[in-house]
Amino acid sequence: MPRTGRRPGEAGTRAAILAAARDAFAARGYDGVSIRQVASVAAVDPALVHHYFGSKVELFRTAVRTAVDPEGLLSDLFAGDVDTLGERMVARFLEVWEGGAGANASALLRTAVTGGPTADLVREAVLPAVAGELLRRLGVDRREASLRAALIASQLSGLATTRYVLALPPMAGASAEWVVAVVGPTIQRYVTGELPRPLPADGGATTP
Amino acid sequence: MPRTGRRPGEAGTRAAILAAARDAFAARGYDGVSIRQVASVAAVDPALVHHYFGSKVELFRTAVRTAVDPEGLLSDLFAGDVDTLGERMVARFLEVWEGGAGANASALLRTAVTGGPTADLVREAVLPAVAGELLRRLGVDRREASLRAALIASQLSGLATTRYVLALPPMAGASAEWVVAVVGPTIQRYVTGELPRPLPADGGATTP
DNA sequence: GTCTATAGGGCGATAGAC
DNA sequence: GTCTATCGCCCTATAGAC
Repeated sequence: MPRTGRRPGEAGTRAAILAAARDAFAARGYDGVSIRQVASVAAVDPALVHHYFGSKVELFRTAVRTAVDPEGLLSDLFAGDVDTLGERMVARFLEVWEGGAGANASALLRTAVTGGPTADLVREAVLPAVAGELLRRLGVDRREASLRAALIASQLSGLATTRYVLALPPMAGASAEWVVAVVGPTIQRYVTGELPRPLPADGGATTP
Repeated sequence: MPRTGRRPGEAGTRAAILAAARDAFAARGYDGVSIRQVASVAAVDPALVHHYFGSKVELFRTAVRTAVDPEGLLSDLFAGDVDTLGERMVARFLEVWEGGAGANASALLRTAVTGGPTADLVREAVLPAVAGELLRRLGVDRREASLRAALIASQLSGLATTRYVLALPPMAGASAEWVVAVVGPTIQRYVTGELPRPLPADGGATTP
């Protein structure tokens, strides 16, 4: 006998809001999305969004924080052979973007680029994580590790931008295998290849 | 004898609006900027912005369209030796971003990534231009040319994102020479290196 | 050429009834 | 737990006075 009264508890609604928010942020970035839009997609009253999440930034953070676990991904990757790290890294990167976490990652990139509330999240969380692993595995000093991490970030962020965000036909249409085969060596070079000397000074000042 | 009346003609104001708009769009992207803000920075009435430029998108287009001449830059670059194209391309890319056009380019990238009114401008204008030159100079077919152009775009867009937009310390702090030396070979590989076979099927129209 | 005034709308957030 | 009502703000764009 089906109950006919009010929708029971917060079971469905909170999750529905979160899912709608994740998709919306992924598609249009932080600024391009309003709480009212999210509520409308989730078929929910706008006030409920505030009720569950307090504010728009908090909703964004909660929506993005799901399902991306950089720590686990990285330690997994770095456990393997360093000489094949380039291809494995690209392969894993594509898996993440094409799997369930792609929407979150997309939202993060869009928002970071426009200087929204996650610009530093990349600068201060994901990049040092990569640099830290490089530091441990390669036995290089801190400066070199963070340079290599930044180079890796430059190619991978550009890959994500062209393949997923802008969806340029040739990059978006290529198979994962092909992308791994062509971009993998680039990453490998940034991981273990020779770097031009002298290395730039650490942090601080901008371009001479 | 100095005139004392009203500010004469549109001489200063229009240019002031344009400069303010360019800086603002570069710093915060299309959505992050309001006409009122631009007018305020330019010390001008908001209505004047509409008077001169009609609408916000038109202001954006006009502000960005200044000073970037892809055609000239490219034919210049491709006139040289193909085997040194990688490094020369990166060097030129950095010059453009660090010169007067950097603000425009930054605005374009920020806005393209958020799906604003220039997402296709990249897809349909700058990429085909590069692909076209590659086509002419390398004697490869249309599909291969557009693939190589997309690979180049992936590394260069990522470079711009990390160095100028996010300003990750290691990338932002490195000298132009160092960046050219380390990223140049990557681009060179995308220009003349072997590509994994079979090439992906043609994703769509990317050549002139 | 310049500015005031305003139309017309969307926004984030809150208070409080059911 | 859900929704109505609303406050107060900022926005683009236009009409029209000076």
